Amino acid sequence: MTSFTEENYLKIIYKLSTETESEISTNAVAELTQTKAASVTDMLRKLSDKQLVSYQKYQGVRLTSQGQAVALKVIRKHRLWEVFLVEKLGFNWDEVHDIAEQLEHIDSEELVQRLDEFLGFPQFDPHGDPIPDRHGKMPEFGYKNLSDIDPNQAVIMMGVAQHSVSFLQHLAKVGLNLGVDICVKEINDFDKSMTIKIGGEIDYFISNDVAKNILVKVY
Amino acid sequence: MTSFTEENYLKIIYKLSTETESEISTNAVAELTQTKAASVTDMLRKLSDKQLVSYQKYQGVRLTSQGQAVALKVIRKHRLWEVFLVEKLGFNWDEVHDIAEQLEHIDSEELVQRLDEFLGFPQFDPHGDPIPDRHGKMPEFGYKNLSDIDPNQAVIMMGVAQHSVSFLQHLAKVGLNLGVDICVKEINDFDKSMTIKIGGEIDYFISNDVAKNILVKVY
DNA sequence: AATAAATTTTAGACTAATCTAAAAATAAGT
DNA sequence: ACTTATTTTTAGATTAGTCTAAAATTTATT
Repeated sequence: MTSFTEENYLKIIYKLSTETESEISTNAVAELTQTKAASVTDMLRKLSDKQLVSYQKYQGVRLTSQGQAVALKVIRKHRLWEVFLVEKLGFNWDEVHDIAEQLEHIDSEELVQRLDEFLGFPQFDPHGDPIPDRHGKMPEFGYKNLSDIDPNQAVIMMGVAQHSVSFLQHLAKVGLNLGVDICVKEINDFDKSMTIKIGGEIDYFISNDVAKNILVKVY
Repeated sequence: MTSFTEENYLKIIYKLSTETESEISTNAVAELTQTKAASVTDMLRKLSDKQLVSYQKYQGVRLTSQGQAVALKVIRKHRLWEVFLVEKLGFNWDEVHDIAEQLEHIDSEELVQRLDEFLGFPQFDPHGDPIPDRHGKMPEFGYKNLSDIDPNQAVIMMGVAQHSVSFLQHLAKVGLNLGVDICVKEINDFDKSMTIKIGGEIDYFISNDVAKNILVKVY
């Protein structure tokens, strides 16, 4: 059995793994778990004993396939519950993270299966993140970062790569919601900031920091 | 803040309080929490410090109004989630207890409110137990135990007073489901066992132990 | 009312998850 | 390559919840 806490560590190590090829550092984990490096070291040894991570002192950590399977189950639950909260209970997509953070640890295979079915087997959560199926397989999708789109290319916004409340609220204020049409007008060479047209309406100026975190589909 | 564990103790003390007027004993709590008496003593002191129970050494325990409020919130969540699992996800009523036992500790007032609304503000859970409203008030209902019904009286089954899987499965086997018509044919004087007709069909013999745990409405 | 039985509490110990402070190892900067 | 800085690990302590075994209290029985 994996505890609530162990699941959180695995989830976070998984998240960090998707952002880098190399080993995950103790400090990186400590930052995301909101704990101290010393606590992380202890937990890594424990997870290593349970064969959920491979870990060598001072050399960082990686998920084993077993550990990844656990992480993906937690992520699956998190994202399915987010769909439920938004689609069925009418929450906004920037309100659901903390609640899903709790619900993701509810332990019942049967529940997850039925919830998935009840929601119509969604492929993506309200933030556009892919939902692994019950075998841990992510749906295929060819989304790009808005920052990689060429000028005069028209795209549809399909997701975000960052989930902080402040970022999501910023998007809402500007009118950048899932599904909107975006057309890149101009890219500034020196800082990669861009001017975009949203839904054929007005021109907006957005920084590269923002553009990097917006996922779009070319059509 | 009340922890997962504290909430379980409060819920159990509440349950015991509804079954007796007097103080609740340490042993009674230990049995239901699946812990030892020594552990209960520790927890009672802790809950007492937090003003959630009134407790005097060796004299048993009672909920304070604060403690009762917490217990009722947990029970409200438990029963709402049970409705969700049965009505929306299609679980049987004898499968939902363990899952609801986990879901009842999810912490979000907003979530409970929206769930309640999504379910159409149900007054009773799938076992016929009343669901407290957001202020902790139980819906009024005048159900009686089947064991208190006179011969030749026709009633409708509205709930059960016991939730063990074996009991619920026994009921299912006999055909005693929520909503069925029951008519008491005969009561045996010496052991209070009774013969009943279910849905106008066949005569069944049931013990007083079973009859005591079936809630019915006279019409 | 005195003693036996049952219940409850205390004392001391254990596990999981965390912390701080100090030591060890690795990485970086001249 | 040597010293400094950063990162990571160890050592020892803390908190919540639990346990066992022994002591204290209450309840029951003769």
